Amino acid sequence: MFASKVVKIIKSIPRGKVATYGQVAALAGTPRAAIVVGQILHHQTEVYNLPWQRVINSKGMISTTCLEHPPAMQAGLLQEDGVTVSEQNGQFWVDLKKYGWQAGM
DNA sequence: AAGGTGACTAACA
DNA sequence: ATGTTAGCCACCT
Repeated sequence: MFASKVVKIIKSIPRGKVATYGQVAALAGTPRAAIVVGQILHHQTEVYNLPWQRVINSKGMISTTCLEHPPAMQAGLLQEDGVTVSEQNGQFWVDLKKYGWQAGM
């Protein structure tokens, strides 16, 4: 099941690293289902206790629109993980070139 | 049960 | 360069 793969992949993200939705979706077998990754995170993060904060969009910016999972909380969790999160125009930004997670490396 | 939305990405105009 | 459309799968109405 796609969701199960996504969950496993998310749990495979090492601390101090971040991955993009498209990257996780690609590893799950469906590169175009990036949005589905977000959906799964949104619903399953509380069930599987997933590090949802380590998953961001291609621009390395936090795109959470959920009031229950505010960007500020995600940024805090990322910094707790050792990831430097910058704040730009009210939006949090992470350097993917620096903290981008390379699976299988 | 079927249709629409959504924490996305990328290509086309 | 920016704006819109299309594709994906799970959850909600």
